[in-house]
Amino acid sequence: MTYPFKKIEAKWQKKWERDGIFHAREPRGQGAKGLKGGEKFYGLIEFPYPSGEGLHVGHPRSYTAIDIVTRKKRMEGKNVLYPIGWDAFGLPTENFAIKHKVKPAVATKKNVANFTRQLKSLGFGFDWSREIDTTDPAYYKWTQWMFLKFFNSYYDEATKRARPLSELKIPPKFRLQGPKAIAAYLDEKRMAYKASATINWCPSCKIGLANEEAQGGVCERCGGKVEKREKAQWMIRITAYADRLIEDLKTVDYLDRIRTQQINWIGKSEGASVDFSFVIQNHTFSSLRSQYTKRRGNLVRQDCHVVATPRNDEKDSEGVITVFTTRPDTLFGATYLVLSPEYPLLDRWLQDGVIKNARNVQEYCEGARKKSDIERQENKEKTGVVLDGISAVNPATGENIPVWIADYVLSGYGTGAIMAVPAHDERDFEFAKKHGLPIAQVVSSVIPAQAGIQNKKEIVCFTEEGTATNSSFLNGLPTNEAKEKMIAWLEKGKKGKRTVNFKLRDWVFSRQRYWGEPIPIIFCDECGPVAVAEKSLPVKLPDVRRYEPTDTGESPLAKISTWVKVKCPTCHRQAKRETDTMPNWAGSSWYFLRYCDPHNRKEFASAKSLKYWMPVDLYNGGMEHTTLHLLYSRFWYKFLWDLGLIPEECGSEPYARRHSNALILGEGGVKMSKSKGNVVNPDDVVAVYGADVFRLFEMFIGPFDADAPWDTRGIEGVKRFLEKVWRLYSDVQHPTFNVGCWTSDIEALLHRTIKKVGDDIESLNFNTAISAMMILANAMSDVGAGSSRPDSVSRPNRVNASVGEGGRTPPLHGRETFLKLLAPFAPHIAEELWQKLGHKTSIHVAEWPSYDETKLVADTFELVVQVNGKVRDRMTVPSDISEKDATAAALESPKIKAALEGKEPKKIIYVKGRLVSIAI
RNA sequence: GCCGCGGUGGCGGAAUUGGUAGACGCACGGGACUCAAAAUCCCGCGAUCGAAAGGUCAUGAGAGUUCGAUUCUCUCCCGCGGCACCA
Repeated sequence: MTYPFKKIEAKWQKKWERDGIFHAREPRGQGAKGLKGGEKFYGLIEFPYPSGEGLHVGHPRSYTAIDIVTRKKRMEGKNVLYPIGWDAFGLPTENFAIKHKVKPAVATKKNVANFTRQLKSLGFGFDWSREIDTTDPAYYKWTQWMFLKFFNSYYDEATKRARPLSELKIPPKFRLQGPKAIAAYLDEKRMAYKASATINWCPSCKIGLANEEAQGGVCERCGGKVEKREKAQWMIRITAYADRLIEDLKTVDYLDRIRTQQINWIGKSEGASVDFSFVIQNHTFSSLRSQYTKRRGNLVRQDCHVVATPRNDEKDSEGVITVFTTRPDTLFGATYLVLSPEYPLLDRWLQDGVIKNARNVQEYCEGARKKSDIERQENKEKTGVVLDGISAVNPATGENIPVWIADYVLSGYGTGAIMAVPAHDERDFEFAKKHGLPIAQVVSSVIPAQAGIQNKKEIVCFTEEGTATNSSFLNGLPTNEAKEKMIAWLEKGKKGKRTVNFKLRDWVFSRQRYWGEPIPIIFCDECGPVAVAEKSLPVKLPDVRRYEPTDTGESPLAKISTWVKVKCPTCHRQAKRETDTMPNWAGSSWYFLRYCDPHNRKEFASAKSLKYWMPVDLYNGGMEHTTLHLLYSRFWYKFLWDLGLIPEECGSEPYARRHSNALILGEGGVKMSKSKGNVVNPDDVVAVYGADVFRLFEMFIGPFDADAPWDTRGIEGVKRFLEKVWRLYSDVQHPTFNVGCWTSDIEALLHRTIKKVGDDIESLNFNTAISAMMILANAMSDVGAGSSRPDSVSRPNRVNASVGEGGRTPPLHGRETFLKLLAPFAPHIAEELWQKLGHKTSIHVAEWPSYDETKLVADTFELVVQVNGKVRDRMTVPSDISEKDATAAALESPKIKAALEGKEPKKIIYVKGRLVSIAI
């Protein structure tokens, strides 16, 4: 018998929508029918990008999960907000529009309609009255408004908060220099600023990509190779928040691996910057080499005499090369420096002709510049070239050391220069071996007296195969202490200072594309970049004939001269609009705020609604967003919060709890993709099995945070489960609905299932929750069936067919309770059966069942008896058996007696409710 | 290379966090019902020895702690994901 899901599902979806049972109540909470406390619960899923391909079976995994959680919260009396919207700006739609010759706005509308139909067919309890769309001018007006906040703010290092630019004190020297100098000073400080940046350039998309978007050296969108290119870009100063983005992770409940990923992405490293004085002199690299002799094919110093007094004040000193190192304690082993090919001083040296092998150096730099960052990083060969004519002085040993350039040193991180310690760094070691550079292991060091550390023996210099271990370098001190001593010494002698570096870079915020929010800036020859007046927002996207970016890489908007030409808001002279647009991460960085108050025309959201709804109680999405989107939106939120645009009491983090789900793979465990032809369309599944089966299967398929392969046969299992439930409830005469037929065993099972399902929903273990419901359903259908299912209730006893003791029959309505447990998972069938039982209101606003602690335990349990750790007997005993009785019973068992072989037990261990373990 | 996660039947996966390994489901085998099929119901289903009772071996490999280890510790192997000449 197949239950008529087609009829049922459409019917209830319509009814729920008409009754608005999934609408979140306004903050006041008055008149909220059926609400117990009015306590809120904000469940959030990553709003989808409405692509032309429609919904993928991966989408509903997240949506169903949070749907289940929010439905339970609603039944518990919470005022639930579970909103939905569209993250619709961006390249896929633009590329689709170009290909199919439709306007992006039209394509988006169509895609949204399709997604809406699909999502509604799955019966999610979204509050559709709060639907938002990032491409709606009423929405992106506020995205632009926020951009202007970035533009008009600076980061106040003293208070560690962003503040309005109007509060920035301008140093007198700039004021004296006049308005231009003041403007320049302000531009330096802005949170959104324009800078010429080495960007990742995708030649096929004709678009600049953030580093984060160009992972693997290929364009995230088109898969093409990424090149390097200089371009003036809008940047947002996310780096100002690096520390707080790490620190505040302590205040939120994120999965450990998400937290770790965030921290690693930001990449804080503490160390020191060290100044190496460099010397322009006649000795060449070969003359430096002559200090060393060859041993075992490596160049080593044989007699290592340490000079305690650094020589950077000597007369041949020409200047300073600053390096950053996380291991200042290895400074004694620094035997050469390596500069990036972009190192600023290089050009000057080449011009001055002080480099003797200038031609080699120039060639090398040109080669390196042609390569993209990615290619340079992929290059496993440690290429490099020496700067003949330049040498540097190791400030700790006073030695002259050679200076090299190599493209494995990146200009964008640290100072663009490193000190190489080949004995203690594997990359440096490889490089040194390849180029015949000296390797000095720091075993114990002579520390300059100023460091306040007693002198020990000289550095022992030698080299063996491989690098040295990370032992301590300074007089046997632990690494951290050694680092501290070294930093203290460096700072005292003004040779360097404590420095913190981050991997995180500022956010490249411009795109030279059409389908994004226009950046609301006007360029005036007189006034420079000027913000569009707030009252003129939104700056709407104009209609364009062609969406292809221009060959020059400018946005298609640049071609619309009527749109580009505007009056300067400040001086009213002729000026030009910014034609770049924002990345599609802009709109998704704050959408969860808009959900709180989506129809507000005066503010992006009222303080009152934000105070009520924020922070998000549970946010779930894909693993692929655990670095980028999560980081950007946390940053964006903190910025608004700093400015007081989000009430203080909301807290400094937008998401109280973040969870990420894994992928649904194709059959056989490979990733679903169009090219492999193994993509499963939810529509097809719903047509054959219905939404409830689909939802249940997506949750039963495996642990929520583990990849799971789609399995068309596996889906039959959950289908059978629902059909069994349907059959059971169709038979009102079934003994399970006769209170007298319930034993205390099945009653205990009912209570255990209530607990299990509730707990599992909270911890997002949906697969085991469903398994528990299956067990209960099996037991219920077995009631009165005589013999069946020995294992379904409590091991080892089957549901005892005998009637429970008089008066102890369940006061709880098992049939109602089961449906309530099922309701969040399979809402349609649960509602249908609920109403068949005679209920007039929806099961989804019925009260979530509670369990009785005292009934969680069955009357008896199976006592396991082990001898030397091996199970030798099992016996059914009363639940409240005493240790003494249990042990006695165990020792009396013939099987145990046999296993003991007449020996005396050395030790008897009793685990309450479980086992007796006898050691002989 | 670094970081993170994982490795349990033919398959997806359970295991109360140190206490009966394999719940639940799929697949498979046998049976009942049926003229037959489907559906449903019942029984079986890690390997191995055994007619059976029962025994032995089993959670990637190897050691260790323990009365007892899938769970804790160490070493190693393999897979997946993320990041990367980040100094």
